[in-house]
Amino acid sequence: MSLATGPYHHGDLRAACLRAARELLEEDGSAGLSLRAVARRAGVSATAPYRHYADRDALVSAVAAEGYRELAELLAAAHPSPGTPNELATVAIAYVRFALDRPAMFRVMFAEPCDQTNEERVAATTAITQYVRDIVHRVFPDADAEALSTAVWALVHGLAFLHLDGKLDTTTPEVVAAQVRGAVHALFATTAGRVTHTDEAPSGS
Amino acid sequence: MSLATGPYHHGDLRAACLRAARELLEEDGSAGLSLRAVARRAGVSATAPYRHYADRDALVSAVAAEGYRELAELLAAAHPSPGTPNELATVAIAYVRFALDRPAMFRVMFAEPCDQTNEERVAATTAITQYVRDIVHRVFPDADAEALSTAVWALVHGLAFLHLDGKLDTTTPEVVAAQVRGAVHALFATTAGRVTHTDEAPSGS
DNA sequence: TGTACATCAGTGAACGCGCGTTCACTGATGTAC
DNA sequence: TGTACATCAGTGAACGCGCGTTCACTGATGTAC
Repeated sequence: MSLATGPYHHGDLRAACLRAARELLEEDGSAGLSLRAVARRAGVSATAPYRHYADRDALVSAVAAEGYRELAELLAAAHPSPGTPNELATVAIAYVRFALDRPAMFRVMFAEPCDQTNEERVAATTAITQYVRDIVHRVFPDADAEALSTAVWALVHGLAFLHLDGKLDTTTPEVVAAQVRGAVHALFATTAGRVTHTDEAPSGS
Repeated sequence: MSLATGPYHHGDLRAACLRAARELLEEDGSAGLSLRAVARRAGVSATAPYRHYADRDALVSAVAAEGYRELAELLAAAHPSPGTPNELATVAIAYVRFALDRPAMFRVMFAEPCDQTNEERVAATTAITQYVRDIVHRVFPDADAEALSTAVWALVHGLAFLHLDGKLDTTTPEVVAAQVRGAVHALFATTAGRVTHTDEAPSGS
Protein backbone atom coordinates (compact mmCIF):
# COMPACT_ATOMS: atom_id res chain seq x y z
CA MET A 1 0.00 0.00 0.00
CA SER A 2 2.79 2.35 0.92
CA LEU A 3 3.57 4.18 -2.31
CA ALA A 4 7.18 4.95 -3.01
CA THR A 5 6.69 8.67 -2.60
CA GLY A 6 9.58 8.86 -0.20
CA PRO A 7 11.07 6.34 2.16
CA TYR A 8 10.54 8.08 5.44
CA HIS A 9 9.90 11.75 5.17
CA HIS A 10 7.00 12.16 2.90
CA GLY A 11 7.81 15.53 1.46
CA ASP A 12 4.43 17.18 1.60
CA LEU A 13 2.17 15.07 3.73
CA ARG A 14 -0.08 17.98 4.50
CA ALA A 15 -1.07 18.33 0.87
CA ALA A 16 -1.17 14.56 0.41
CA CYS A 17 -3.68 14.30 3.25
CA LEU A 18 -5.88 16.91 1.68
CA ARG A 19 -5.78 15.13 -1.64
CA ALA A 20 -6.51 11.77 -0.03
CA ALA A 21 -9.37 13.30 1.93
CA ARG A 22 -10.95 14.68 -1.21
CA GLU A 23 -10.70 11.37 -2.99
CA LEU A 24 -12.21 9.50 -0.07
CA LEU A 25 -14.96 12.04 0.13
CA GLU A 26 -16.08 11.45 -3.42
CA GLU A 27 -15.69 7.69 -3.19
CA ASP A 28 -17.26 6.92 0.17
CA GLY A 29 -19.13 10.05 1.13
CA SER A 30 -18.41 12.06 4.22
CA ALA A 31 -18.83 8.97 6.39
CA GLY A 32 -15.66 7.61 4.82
CA LEU A 33 -13.67 10.68 5.70
CA SER A 34 -11.75 9.40 8.73
CA LEU A 35 -8.25 10.35 9.73
CA ARG A 36 -7.23 6.73 9.60
CA ALA A 37 -8.54 6.27 6.08
CA VAL A 38 -6.76 9.41 4.98
CA ALA A 39 -3.50 8.16 6.47
CA ARG A 40 -3.96 4.79 4.84
CA ARG A 41 -4.51 6.32 1.46
CA ALA A 42 -1.55 8.64 1.84
CA GLY A 43 0.54 5.53 2.52
CA VAL A 44 1.47 6.64 5.97
CA SER A 45 0.92 5.45 9.52
CA ALA A 46 -2.40 6.20 11.21
CA THR A 47 -0.93 8.86 13.42
CA ALA A 48 1.22 10.71 10.94
CA PRO A 49 -1.51 13.20 9.98
CA TYR A 50 -1.44 14.51 13.54
CA ARG A 51 1.81 16.24 12.62
CA HIS A 52 -0.21 18.44 10.29
CA TYR A 53 -3.76 18.54 11.62
CA ALA A 54 -4.72 18.95 15.26
CA ASP A 55 -7.64 16.57 14.91
CA ARG A 56 -10.22 15.27 12.50
CA ASP A 57 -12.19 18.51 12.53
CA ALA A 58 -9.16 20.48 11.44
CA LEU A 59 -8.78 18.25 8.43
CA VAL A 60 -12.46 18.54 7.55
CA SER A 61 -12.34 22.31 7.79
CA ALA A 62 -9.29 22.41 5.56
CA VAL A 63 -11.11 20.28 3.00
CA ALA A 64 -14.16 22.52 3.15
CA ALA A 65 -12.05 25.64 2.71
CA GLU A 66 -10.48 24.15 -0.38
CA GLY A 67 -13.95 23.38 -1.65
CA TYR A 68 -14.99 26.99 -1.26
CA ARG A 69 -12.00 28.20 -3.20
CA GLU A 70 -12.66 25.75 -6.01
CA LEU A 71 -16.31 26.67 -6.16
CA ALA A 72 -15.37 30.33 -6.41
CA GLU A 73 -13.01 29.56 -9.28
CA LEU A 74 -15.65 27.55 -11.13
CA LEU A 75 -18.20 30.32 -10.80
CA ALA A 76 -15.76 32.92 -12.03
CA ALA A 77 -14.84 30.65 -14.94
CA ALA A 78 -18.51 30.20 -15.87
CA HIS A 79 -18.81 33.94 -16.32
CA PRO A 80 -16.38 36.53 -15.01
CA SER A 81 -18.94 39.27 -14.49
CA PRO A 82 -22.55 38.29 -15.17
CA GLY A 83 -24.70 41.26 -16.06
CA THR A 84 -27.95 39.76 -17.33
CA PRO A 85 -30.36 37.18 -15.93
CA ASN A 86 -29.20 34.74 -18.55
CA GLU A 87 -25.57 35.17 -17.57
CA LEU A 88 -26.66 34.81 -13.98
CA ALA A 89 -28.29 31.52 -14.96
CA THR A 90 -24.99 30.36 -16.44
CA VAL A 91 -23.30 30.94 -13.12
CA ALA A 92 -26.17 29.19 -11.35
CA ILE A 93 -25.67 26.17 -13.58
CA ALA A 94 -21.99 26.05 -12.63
CA TYR A 95 -22.98 26.13 -8.96
CA VAL A 96 -25.39 23.25 -9.33
CA ARG A 97 -22.92 21.33 -11.43
CA PHE A 98 -20.33 21.62 -8.71
CA ALA A 99 -22.80 20.17 -6.24
CA LEU A 100 -23.61 17.27 -8.55
CA ASP A 101 -20.02 16.56 -9.57
CA ARG A 102 -18.72 16.63 -6.01
CA PRO A 103 -21.72 15.84 -3.84
CA ALA A 104 -19.89 14.83 -0.71
CA MET A 105 -17.65 17.87 -0.89
CA PHE A 106 -20.69 20.09 -1.28
CA ARG A 107 -22.26 18.50 1.77
CA VAL A 108 -19.15 18.93 3.83
CA MET A 109 -19.03 22.59 2.83
CA PHE A 110 -22.63 23.30 3.67
CA ALA A 111 -24.14 20.63 5.82
CA GLU A 112 -21.46 19.71 8.29
CA PRO A 113 -21.76 21.32 11.71
CA CYS A 114 -19.70 24.32 10.72
CA ASP A 115 -16.74 25.25 12.88
CA GLN A 116 -17.21 29.00 13.20
CA THR A 117 -13.86 29.42 14.87
CA ASN A 118 -12.04 28.27 11.77
CA GLU A 119 -10.89 31.49 10.12
CA GLU A 120 -10.30 29.96 6.72
CA ARG A 121 -13.84 28.74 6.67
CA VAL A 122 -15.51 31.91 7.84
CA ALA A 123 -13.54 33.91 5.30
CA ALA A 124 -14.67 31.60 2.51
CA THR A 125 -18.32 32.03 3.46
CA THR A 126 -17.97 35.80 3.56
CA ALA A 127 -16.34 35.77 0.16
CA ILE A 128 -19.22 33.86 -1.39
CA THR A 129 -21.80 36.13 0.18
CA GLN A 130 -20.01 39.19 -1.19
CA TYR A 131 -19.64 37.57 -4.59
CA VAL A 132 -23.38 36.93 -4.85
CA ARG A 133 -24.13 40.44 -3.68
CA ASP A 134 -21.88 41.90 -6.38
CA ILE A 135 -23.55 39.91 -9.11
CA VAL A 136 -27.02 40.87 -7.97
CA HIS A 137 -26.04 44.49 -7.82
CA ARG A 138 -24.76 44.29 -11.38
CA VAL A 139 -27.78 42.46 -12.75
CA PHE A 140 -30.39 44.46 -10.85
CA PRO A 141 -28.79 47.80 -10.04
CA ASP A 142 -31.87 49.40 -8.56
CA ALA A 143 -33.29 46.50 -6.56
CA ASP A 144 -33.11 45.95 -2.82
CA ALA A 145 -29.68 44.38 -3.01
CA GLU A 146 -29.77 42.77 0.40
CA ALA A 147 -33.09 40.97 0.07
CA LEU A 148 -32.57 40.09 -3.56
CA SER A 149 -29.10 38.67 -3.14
CA THR A 150 -30.36 36.50 -0.30
CA ALA A 151 -33.14 35.33 -2.57
CA VAL A 152 -30.82 34.61 -5.48
CA TRP A 153 -28.35 32.68 -3.40
CA ALA A 154 -31.19 30.71 -1.79
CA LEU A 155 -32.67 29.91 -5.17
CA VAL A 156 -29.40 28.61 -6.55
CA HIS A 157 -28.47 26.83 -3.36
CA GLY A 158 -31.89 25.23 -3.20
CA LEU A 159 -31.66 24.08 -6.79
CA ALA A 160 -28.32 22.48 -5.98
CA PHE A 161 -29.69 20.61 -2.99
CA LEU A 162 -32.90 19.49 -4.65
CA HIS A 163 -30.94 18.04 -7.53
CA LEU A 164 -28.41 16.53 -5.17
CA ASP A 165 -31.06 14.83 -3.08
CA GLY A 166 -32.85 13.36 -6.04
CA LYS A 167 -35.91 15.58 -5.89
CA LEU A 168 -35.28 16.83 -9.43
CA ASP A 169 -34.27 15.05 -12.60
CA THR A 170 -30.49 14.71 -12.95
CA THR A 171 -30.21 12.20 -15.78
CA THR A 172 -27.94 14.40 -17.91
CA PRO A 173 -26.06 17.65 -17.38
CA GLU A 174 -28.16 19.18 -20.15
CA VAL A 175 -31.41 18.38 -18.38
CA VAL A 176 -30.09 19.89 -15.18
CA ALA A 177 -28.85 22.99 -16.98
CA ALA A 178 -32.21 23.48 -18.65
CA GLN A 179 -34.01 23.13 -15.35
CA VAL A 180 -31.78 25.64 -13.64
CA ARG A 181 -32.00 28.10 -16.49
CA GLY A 182 -35.76 27.62 -16.60
CA ALA A 183 -36.12 28.28 -12.90
CA VAL A 184 -33.99 31.40 -13.01
CA HIS A 185 -35.88 32.75 -15.99
CA ALA A 186 -39.24 31.88 -14.48
CA LEU A 187 -38.40 34.13 -11.57
CA PHE A 188 -36.58 36.91 -13.36
CA ALA A 189 -38.26 37.24 -16.69
CA THR A 190 -40.41 40.17 -15.65
CA THR A 191 -37.95 41.73 -13.25
CA ALA A 192 -35.34 41.59 -15.96
CA GLY A 193 -37.60 43.29 -18.49
CA ARG A 194 -38.03 46.11 -16.04
CA VAL A 195 -34.41 46.61 -15.14
CA THR A 196 -32.25 45.50 -18.01
CA HIS A 197 -32.50 43.49 -21.19
CA THR A 198 -33.36 39.82 -21.44
CA ASP A 199 -30.87 38.17 -23.72
CA GLU A 200 -32.81 34.95 -24.14
CA ALA A 201 -36.41 33.88 -23.91
CA PRO A 202 -37.17 31.75 -20.87
CA SER A 203 -36.90 28.12 -21.85
CA GLY A 204 -40.02 26.14 -21.04
CA SER A 205 -38.85 24.13 -18.02
CA MET B 1 -32.58 3.06 33.00
CA SER B 2 -35.31 0.60 32.13
CA LEU B 3 -38.49 2.61 32.57
CA ALA B 4 -41.45 0.79 34.05
CA THR B 5 -43.43 0.97 30.86
CA GLY B 6 -44.07 -2.74 31.02
CA PRO B 7 -42.11 -5.56 32.58
CA TYR B 8 -41.39 -7.65 29.54
CA HIS B 9 -43.56 -6.92 26.59
CA HIS B 10 -43.27 -3.29 25.86
CA GLY B 11 -46.66 -2.66 24.37
CA ASP B 12 -45.71 -0.52 21.42
CA LEU B 13 -42.01 -0.68 20.96
CA ARG B 14 -42.25 0.29 17.32
CA ALA B 15 -43.68 3.68 18.21
CA ALA B 16 -41.37 4.02 21.21
CA CYS B 17 -38.37 3.51 18.93
CA LEU B 18 -39.58 6.20 16.59
CA ARG B 19 -40.06 8.60 19.47
CA ALA B 20 -36.66 7.79 20.91
CA ALA B 21 -35.07 8.22 17.50
CA ARG B 22 -36.57 11.66 17.09
CA GLU B 23 -35.41 12.75 20.51
CA LEU B 24 -31.90 11.51 19.87
CA LEU B 25 -31.88 13.23 16.53
CA GLU B 26 -32.56 16.62 18.02
CA GLU B 27 -30.19 16.10 20.94
CA ASP B 28 -27.17 14.59 19.25
CA GLY B 29 -27.70 15.17 15.56
CA SER B 30 -27.92 12.41 13.02
CA ALA B 31 -24.60 10.97 14.19
CA GLY B 32 -26.31 10.06 17.46
CA LEU B 33 -29.04 8.15 15.72
CA SER B 34 -27.85 4.60 16.26
CA LEU B 35 -30.01 1.56 16.80
CA ARG B 36 -28.27 0.90 20.07
CA ALA B 37 -28.90 4.39 21.35
CA VAL B 38 -32.54 4.12 20.34
CA ALA B 39 -32.88 0.83 22.19
CA ARG B 40 -31.16 2.28 25.23
CA ARG B 41 -33.50 5.23 25.32
CA ALA B 42 -36.55 3.05 24.85
CA GLY B 43 -35.37 1.09 27.88
CA VAL B 44 -34.97 -2.09 25.97
CA SER B 45 -32.16 -4.44 25.00
CA ALA B 46 -29.92 -3.50 22.09
CA THR B 47 -31.46 -6.07 19.80
CA ALA B 48 -35.12 -5.58 20.57
CA PRO B 49 -35.64 -3.00 17.80
CA TYR B 50 -34.82 -5.69 15.26
CA ARG B 51 -38.27 -7.12 15.96
CA HIS B 52 -39.70 -3.98 14.35
CA TYR B 53 -37.08 -2.65 11.96
CA ALA B 54 -35.04 -4.74 9.56
CA ASP B 55 -31.95 -2.60 10.10
CA ARG B 56 -30.77 0.87 10.89
CA ASP B 57 -31.73 2.22 7.47
CA ALA B 58 -35.31 1.10 7.95
CA LEU B 59 -35.52 3.07 11.17
CA VAL B 60 -34.01 6.14 9.56
CA SER B 61 -36.44 5.98 6.67
CA ALA B 62 -39.35 5.66 9.07
CA VAL B 63 -38.13 8.73 10.92
CA ALA B 64 -37.78 10.67 7.69
CA ALA B 65 -41.26 9.69 6.56
CA GLU B 66 -42.66 10.95 9.83
CA GLY B 67 -40.79 14.18 9.29
CA TYR B 68 -42.37 14.65 5.87
CA ARG B 69 -45.84 14.17 7.28
CA GLU B 70 -45.20 16.66 10.05
CA LEU B 71 -43.77 19.19 7.67
CA ALA B 72 -46.84 18.85 5.47
CA GLU B 73 -49.10 19.45 8.47
CA LEU B 74 -47.14 22.53 9.52
CA LEU B 75 -47.32 24.02 6.05
CA ALA B 76 -51.04 23.41 5.83
CA ALA B 77 -51.47 24.94 9.27
CA ALA B 78 -49.52 28.05 8.24
CA HIS B 79 -52.03 28.68 5.47
CA PRO B 80 -54.50 26.13 4.12
CA SER B 81 -54.56 27.51 0.58
CA PRO B 82 -52.16 30.36 -0.12
CA GLY B 83 -53.29 32.51 -3.00
CA THR B 84 -51.05 35.56 -2.88
CA PRO B 85 -47.30 36.04 -2.73
CA ASN B 86 -47.63 37.20 0.84
CA GLU B 87 -49.53 34.08 1.84
CA LEU B 88 -46.93 32.08 -0.02
CA ALA B 89 -44.31 33.82 2.10
CA THR B 90 -46.16 32.73 5.24
CA VAL B 91 -45.91 29.13 4.14
CA ALA B 92 -42.25 29.64 3.29
CA ILE B 93 -41.64 30.93 6.79
CA ALA B 94 -43.21 27.79 8.24
CA TYR B 95 -40.93 25.68 6.08
CA VAL B 96 -37.82 27.49 7.23
CA ARG B 97 -38.99 27.39 10.82
CA PHE B 98 -39.39 23.64 10.65
CA ALA B 99 -35.79 23.36 9.44
CA LEU B 100 -34.54 25.57 12.26
CA ASP B 101 -36.64 23.97 14.99
CA ARG B 102 -35.70 20.43 14.00
CA PRO B 103 -32.42 20.75 12.15
CA ALA B 104 -31.29 17.16 12.41
CA MET B 105 -34.68 15.90 11.29
CA PHE B 106 -34.57 18.25 8.33
CA ARG B 107 -31.14 16.95 7.41
CA VAL B 108 -32.22 13.35 7.68
CA MET B 109 -35.15 14.11 5.43
CA PHE B 110 -33.15 15.86 2.76
CA ALA B 111 -29.49 15.17 3.08
CA GLU B 112 -29.24 11.52 3.97
CA PRO B 113 -28.47 9.18 1.10
CA CYS B 114 -32.10 8.63 0.29
CA ASP B 115 -33.39 5.09 0.03
CA GLN B 116 -35.42 5.27 -3.15
CA THR B 117 -36.82 1.81 -2.61
CA ASN B 118 -38.62 2.91 0.53
CA GLU B 119 -42.19 3.49 -0.61
CA GLU B 120 -43.17 5.60 2.34
CA ARG B 121 -40.34 7.94 1.58
CA VAL B 122 -40.89 8.24 -2.14
CA ALA B 123 -44.57 8.91 -1.56
CA ALA B 124 -43.76 11.69 0.87
CA THR B 125 -41.48 13.39 -1.63
CA THR B 126 -44.09 13.17 -4.36
CA ALA B 127 -46.68 14.66 -2.03
CA ILE B 128 -44.51 17.67 -1.29
CA THR B 129 -43.75 18.25 -4.96
CA GLN B 130 -47.44 18.17 -5.79
CA TYR B 131 -48.25 20.45 -2.89
CA VAL B 132 -45.81 23.09 -4.08
CA ARG B 133 -47.10 22.79 -7.62
CA ASP B 134 -50.67 23.39 -6.43
CA ILE B 135 -49.70 26.48 -4.52
CA VAL B 136 -47.78 27.92 -7.43
CA HIS B 137 -50.65 27.25 -9.77
CA ARG B 138 -52.99 29.09 -7.41
CA VAL B 139 -50.69 32.07 -6.87
CA PHE B 140 -49.57 32.39 -10.48
CA PRO B 141 -52.30 30.80 -12.60
CA ASP B 142 -50.86 31.76 -15.95
CA ALA B 143 -47.18 31.13 -15.34
CA ASP B 144 -45.13 28.17 -16.49
CA ALA B 145 -46.16 26.02 -13.56
CA GLU B 146 -43.40 23.48 -13.92
CA ALA B 147 -40.47 25.86 -14.01
CA LEU B 148 -41.94 28.23 -11.48
CA SER B 149 -42.80 25.60 -8.91
CA THR B 150 -39.28 24.23 -9.16
CA ALA B 151 -38.01 27.75 -8.62
CA VAL B 152 -40.28 28.40 -5.66
CA TRP B 153 -39.42 25.17 -3.93
CA ALA B 154 -35.73 25.78 -4.55
CA LEU B 155 -35.99 29.28 -3.16
CA VAL B 156 -37.67 28.15 0.02
CA HIS B 157 -35.49 25.08 0.41
CA GLY B 158 -32.39 27.17 -0.13
CA LEU B 159 -33.52 29.70 2.46
CA ALA B 160 -33.99 26.86 4.90
CA PHE B 161 -30.53 25.46 4.33
CA LEU B 162 -28.75 28.79 4.35
CA HIS B 163 -30.31 29.63 7.68
CA LEU B 164 -29.63 26.17 8.98
CA ASP B 165 -25.98 26.29 8.06
CA GLY B 166 -25.42 29.66 9.61
CA LYS B 167 -25.03 31.63 6.40
CA LEU B 168 -27.93 33.89 7.34
CA ASP B 169 -28.88 35.58 10.58
CA THR B 170 -31.00 33.36 12.82
CA THR B 171 -30.89 35.25 16.10
CA THR B 172 -34.67 35.41 16.49
CA PRO B 173 -37.64 33.86 14.71
CA GLU B 174 -38.76 37.36 13.78
CA VAL B 175 -35.50 38.14 12.03
CA VAL B 176 -35.72 34.91 10.10
CA ALA B 177 -39.34 35.51 9.16
CA ALA B 178 -38.53 38.99 7.92
CA GLN B 179 -35.66 37.68 5.84
CA VAL B 180 -37.78 34.99 4.25
CA ARG B 181 -40.64 37.34 3.58
CA GLY B 182 -38.21 39.88 2.17
CA ALA B 183 -36.64 37.34 -0.15
CA VAL B 184 -40.00 36.11 -1.42
CA HIS B 185 -41.21 39.61 -2.04
CA ALA B 186 -37.98 40.67 -3.66
CA LEU B 187 -38.54 37.99 -6.25
CA PHE B 188 -42.28 38.20 -6.66
CA ALA B 189 -43.16 41.82 -6.21
CA THR B 190 -43.33 42.54 -9.93
CA THR B 191 -44.58 39.16 -11.01
CA ALA B 192 -47.33 39.42 -8.44
CA GLY B 193 -48.32 42.85 -9.65
CA ARG B 194 -48.73 41.43 -13.11
CA VAL B 195 -50.75 38.38 -12.20
CA THR B 196 -52.68 39.07 -9.03
CA HIS B 197 -52.78 41.56 -6.24
CA THR B 198 -50.01 42.23 -3.76
CA ASP B 199 -51.48 42.25 -0.29
CA GLU B 200 -48.46 43.75 1.41
CA ALA B 201 -45.57 45.91 0.37
CA PRO B 202 -42.26 44.10 0.29
CA SER B 203 -40.51 44.61 3.59
CA GLY B 204 -37.04 46.03 3.11
CA SER B 205 -35.26 43.06 4.68
C1' DT C 1 -63.81 -21.97 32.99
C1' DG C 2 -59.36 -24.41 32.57
C1' DT C 3 -55.54 -26.22 30.40
C1' DA C 4 -51.91 -27.15 26.33
C1' DC C 5 -49.42 -25.14 23.26
C1' DA C 6 -47.99 -22.15 19.32
C1' DT C 7 -46.52 -17.74 18.59
C1' DC C 8 -44.65 -13.56 19.54
C1' DA C 9 -41.52 -10.03 21.66
C1' DG C 10 -38.21 -9.57 24.29
C1' DT C 11 -33.00 -10.86 26.44
C1' DG C 12 -28.01 -10.92 26.77
C1' DA C 13 -23.70 -12.68 25.36
C1' DA C 14 -20.79 -12.47 21.67
C1' DC C 15 -18.65 -11.40 17.00
C1' DG C 16 -15.67 -8.28 14.42
C1' DC C 17 -15.19 -3.69 12.99
C1' DG C 18 -13.14 0.96 12.44
C1' DC C 19 -12.64 4.84 14.77
C1' DG C 20 -9.89 8.96 17.35
C1' DT C 21 -6.30 9.66 20.01
C1' DT C 22 -2.03 8.89 23.35
C1' DC C 23 2.48 7.60 23.88
C1' DA C 24 7.29 6.59 23.75
C1' DC C 25 10.03 5.78 20.06
C1' DT C 26 13.30 6.32 15.86
C1' DG C 27 14.96 7.59 11.50
C1' DA C 28 16.01 11.64 8.50
C1' DT C 29 17.20 16.42 7.89
C1' DG C 30 19.63 20.42 8.18
C1' DT C 31 22.30 23.75 10.71
C1' DA C 32 26.37 25.56 13.62
C1' DC C 33 30.86 25.32 14.17
C1' DT D 1 34.60 19.92 4.00
C1' DG D 2 33.40 17.22 8.16
C1' DT D 3 31.29 16.33 12.30
C1' DA D 4 27.82 16.99 16.53
C1' DC D 5 23.61 17.69 17.56
C1' DA D 6 18.89 19.77 17.75
C1' DT D 7 14.81 19.45 15.46
C1' DC D 8 11.45 17.59 12.79
C1' DA D 9 8.37 14.00 10.69
C1' DG D 10 7.40 9.85 10.79
C1' DT D 11 6.31 4.76 13.32
C1' DG D 12 3.63 1.23 15.63
C1' DA D 13 1.62 -0.59 19.66
C1' DA D 14 -1.97 0.28 22.55
C1' DC D 15 -6.20 2.40 24.87
C1' DG D 16 -11.18 2.46 25.14
C1' DC D 17 -15.19 3.32 22.56
C1' DG D 18 -19.70 2.50 20.29
C1' DC D 19 -21.41 0.51 16.57
C1' DG D 20 -24.47 -3.12 13.63
C1' DT D 21 -25.69 -7.49 13.67
C1' DT D 22 -26.09 -12.83 14.82
C1' DC D 23 -27.56 -16.21 17.72
C1' DA D 24 -29.73 -19.32 20.87
C1' DC D 25 -32.53 -18.35 24.47
C1' DT D 26 -36.79 -17.34 27.52
C1' DG D 27 -40.70 -15.13 29.35
C1' DA D 28 -45.42 -13.45 28.15
C1' DT D 29 -49.53 -13.66 25.40
C1' DG D 30 -53.44 -15.40 23.45
C1' DT D 31 -55.96 -18.99 21.10
C1' DA D 32 -58.11 -23.80 20.43
C1' DC D 33 -60.33 -27.14 22.59
